[in-house]
Amino acid sequence: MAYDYTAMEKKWQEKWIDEGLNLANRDEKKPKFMMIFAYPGVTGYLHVGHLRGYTYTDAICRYKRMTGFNVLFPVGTHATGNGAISLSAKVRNNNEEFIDYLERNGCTEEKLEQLKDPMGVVKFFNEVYVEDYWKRFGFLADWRRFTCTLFPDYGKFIQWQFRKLKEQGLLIQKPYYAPACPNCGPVAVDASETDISKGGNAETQEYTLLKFKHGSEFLVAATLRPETVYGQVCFWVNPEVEYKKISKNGETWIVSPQAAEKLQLQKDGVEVVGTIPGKEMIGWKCEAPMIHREIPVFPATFCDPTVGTGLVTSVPSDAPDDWISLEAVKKDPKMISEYGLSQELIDSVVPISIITMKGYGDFPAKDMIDRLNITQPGDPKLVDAKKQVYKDGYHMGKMKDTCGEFAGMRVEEAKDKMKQAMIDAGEAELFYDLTEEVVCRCGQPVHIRRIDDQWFINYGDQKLTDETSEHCKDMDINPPEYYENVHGVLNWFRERACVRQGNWLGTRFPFDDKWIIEAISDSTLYPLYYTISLYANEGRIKPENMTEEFFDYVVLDKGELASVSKSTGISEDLLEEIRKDVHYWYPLDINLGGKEHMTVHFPVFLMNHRAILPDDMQPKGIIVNWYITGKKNKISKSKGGAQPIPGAAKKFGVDAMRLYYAHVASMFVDVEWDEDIVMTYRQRLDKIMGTVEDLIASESDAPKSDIDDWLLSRFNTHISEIRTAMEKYDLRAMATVAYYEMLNDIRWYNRRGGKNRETLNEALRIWIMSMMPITPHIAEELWSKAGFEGMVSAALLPEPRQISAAAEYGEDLVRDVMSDIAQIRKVAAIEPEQIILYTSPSWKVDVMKLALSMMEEGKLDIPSLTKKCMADENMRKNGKAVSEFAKKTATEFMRSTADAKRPIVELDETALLRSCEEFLSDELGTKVRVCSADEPDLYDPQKKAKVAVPGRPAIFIE
RNA sequence: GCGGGGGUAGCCAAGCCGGCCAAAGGCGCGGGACUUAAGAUCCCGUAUCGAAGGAUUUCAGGGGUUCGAAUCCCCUCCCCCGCACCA
Repeated sequence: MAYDYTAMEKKWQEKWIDEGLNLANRDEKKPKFMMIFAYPGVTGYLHVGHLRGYTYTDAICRYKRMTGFNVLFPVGTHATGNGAISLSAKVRNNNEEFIDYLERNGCTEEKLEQLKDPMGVVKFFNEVYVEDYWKRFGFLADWRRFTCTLFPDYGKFIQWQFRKLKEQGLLIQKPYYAPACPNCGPVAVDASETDISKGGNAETQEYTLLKFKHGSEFLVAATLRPETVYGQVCFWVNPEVEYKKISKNGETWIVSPQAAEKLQLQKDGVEVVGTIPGKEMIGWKCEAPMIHREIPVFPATFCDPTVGTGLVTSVPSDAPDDWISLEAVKKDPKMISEYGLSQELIDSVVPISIITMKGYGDFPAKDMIDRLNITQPGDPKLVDAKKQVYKDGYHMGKMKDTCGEFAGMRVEEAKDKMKQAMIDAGEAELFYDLTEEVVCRCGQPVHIRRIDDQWFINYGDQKLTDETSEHCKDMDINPPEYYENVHGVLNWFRERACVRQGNWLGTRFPFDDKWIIEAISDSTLYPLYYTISLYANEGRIKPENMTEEFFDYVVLDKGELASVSKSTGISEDLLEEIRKDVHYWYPLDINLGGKEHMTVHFPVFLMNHRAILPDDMQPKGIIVNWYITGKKNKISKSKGGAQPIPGAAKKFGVDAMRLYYAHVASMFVDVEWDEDIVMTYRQRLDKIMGTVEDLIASESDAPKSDIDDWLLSRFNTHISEIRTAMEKYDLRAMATVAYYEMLNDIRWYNRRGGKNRETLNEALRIWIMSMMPITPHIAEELWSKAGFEGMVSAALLPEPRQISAAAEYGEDLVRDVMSDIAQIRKVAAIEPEQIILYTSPSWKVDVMKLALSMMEEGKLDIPSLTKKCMADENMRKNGKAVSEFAKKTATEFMRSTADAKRPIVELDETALLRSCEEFLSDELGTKVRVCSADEPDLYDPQKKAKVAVPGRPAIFIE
């Protein structure tokens, strides 16, 4: 049967909204629960993988609602940055690929006009996220509270937050090196190339400038590997470049013209004072820093004047370029004579081995050259060679004995130490440069410029780190691994630049208008703002009312109501209402986010809370969810994974997708998106729909019997399993119960002839409720079909009751007997005429009863049990058999619990199995008779009856 | 290298705070029922051996702790992720 899930979804979503089920209003009489998912950045359309975490949030919130909590589930979006600017630029420029992408996802022609404006982009995607994703998936979020980081009221909140950080002394200013255009100031260098026309992939690199003394001047080389100075054997100068002499702090430096310009942006008082042709320097000897040895200057054309300083110190042991160039020089007599060098001098230059690393010999550079089969300077493979040697050296290398006091250190450590030592000695300085050419939109080259007054949030603050770390111990953080590691992450966090200039959307920095607060920093304390956004969205407060006093009062209880009311222009009543809301909903119970947040968002979320809010407002839980990935880490377009979310919702049904997310794996593993798997979940729901509908439609009724006790007991057991699972937010375990075990139980009930209306009604009520958190639409549909009152989304899950271990045990016994019989038939290959089941002789039950009571008193052991049995006159008649059985029983019982064993002795097996004779005969297609081993004149040709024990009837097949 | 996470039956994936684990559940596969409309539904089976419900060998590999280990400890191998402006 094909169900029209789309229609069903729409119908119920509208009803929920009509009934206001999603609205969260303060209700002091009810416990509250507040949960968010980390809001998404407005970067375009989302794909099916993103819905995973969002779905968890809705399911958990629905469950909490069903267990009596007043739930606040707010949503928002993050639009800070230049994403929207760049998207709108693409539309304005008629970027074909991008517009195609928009249209594929359902964007209409008219909307394109709106998208030409950055804020239009934000507005557009805000709508897409809310309407096409979250509402479409049936989320019961309080839409009234929706906020976006670019809303003016949100900005007020962020400005307040920064004022509080400053009060705490957590905002610090220090120099920072950032890409900037001489005309336009700081620019954003990123792949979207909003500010720039070239070089979006460039990154900023820190070079160490090494000063090589030559007379009263310094040749200045730039290196990425200051730890290799002990391997310096010569120095490279490009003979074709006209170098500049610059004066700096009274010294004279020689660098390339390009470097001279860049240095002026980063160093004070740099002036060009002259020039010197590169070839003039060939043959010089200069004194290398750190090692204080004189090394010769050789010619090399690979010295690019645009990279670093255009001068290079040569460490052939670990730099492939150096190795190959040195080889080349040695074999080039023409060059030697041209520059007036001597073969002797050149031959005296030999590489020095300085770093030992696994997989390499004394000279890693040479090994790599050989491995990649590089034979001469200029080979493009040298780029890879360099990268690989650097990377391996950095991570795996250790300094050799040739490295003075740094011998034995890991490269990672030595690098910083050696760099610092040279800086302290005045032999080195730092310098920043971009990895590739970057050109501003205005056409000017972009270089790294020192910004003296950059603001940082000092996450390195020890007190804050310690306090946050301490608080994390009291939090419910999932998965447990993250609970453990979060301390390490907090510790590792240092200062973070929190504002930037240039073409960005975001909130102005309250202490200096030229700055805009950057993207991570304006998204740390924001869950709190959802408790206030309601009032701003409804127009009851305006951004201009939202002053520092306002937030101080409603959040921190600071200030006098009357004076705050006066200064903010908000009525006292309203201020009180907001203040109470804030304190009712906060702290946040759970912040759920994808694993990418573990090292970025969660730590700053925690630290900002700790820094600004009092103890009783600290967050209580974090859940990290892993990803839905595509094959080869990309959701494949051809398989439809990248199809628009609304399309997937239509194809599979929202509930099937929700169930897929919830059940396909635990939250803490990556899952590969696979449509076929989603389809199996859809089929599972079809099956459940059909089963429930059949039950509802069925006219038949029957009096209650044992099987009814069983079903009700099972379902109540399931309620408690669900509660236990959800304590740990284990949606997967919960789903296994609700969508698999409960269906199986219903089937078994049917199979066993159960038909009682009342039982079925109660079972259905529990079952449908159990499905509500994950598949709310079909649950709602079935709830209404079953004629239950109200909506299941508003129903309360009952506490478990009527659990009957005996009833559950009894059915297990029936199933065990059936499977035993099947097995015997298979192995023995018998075509049976009849099957006789002999239940245990009663004396064995008596032994077990004795054992049980002894166990309950905590006095069970083999000799005591045997003794006690022998005290019974009837039992003594069976002498040996009794003592053997007592031994077995005692051993077995001692390994278990009284509760587990009690049903075995309490169940009247003979009566139960007799009542199943007909059922078993039908199921097995053979006449089944049940006898008690105690019966006189027992028909027992193979003497099977005597092996029967409680819980294990003997089986005779003939 | 440092830090983190893993390796479970054909596949995915539970379990992993020691026994009730030959190991949930799903998928796939085999057989049967229905019956021939179905990406349908329902039963049974799916490590190996077994003419009686059992036995044996399994949870990357090796060793150990224990009456008892997929679960705890040690070693080895392999896979994945992050590494602080970082090559």
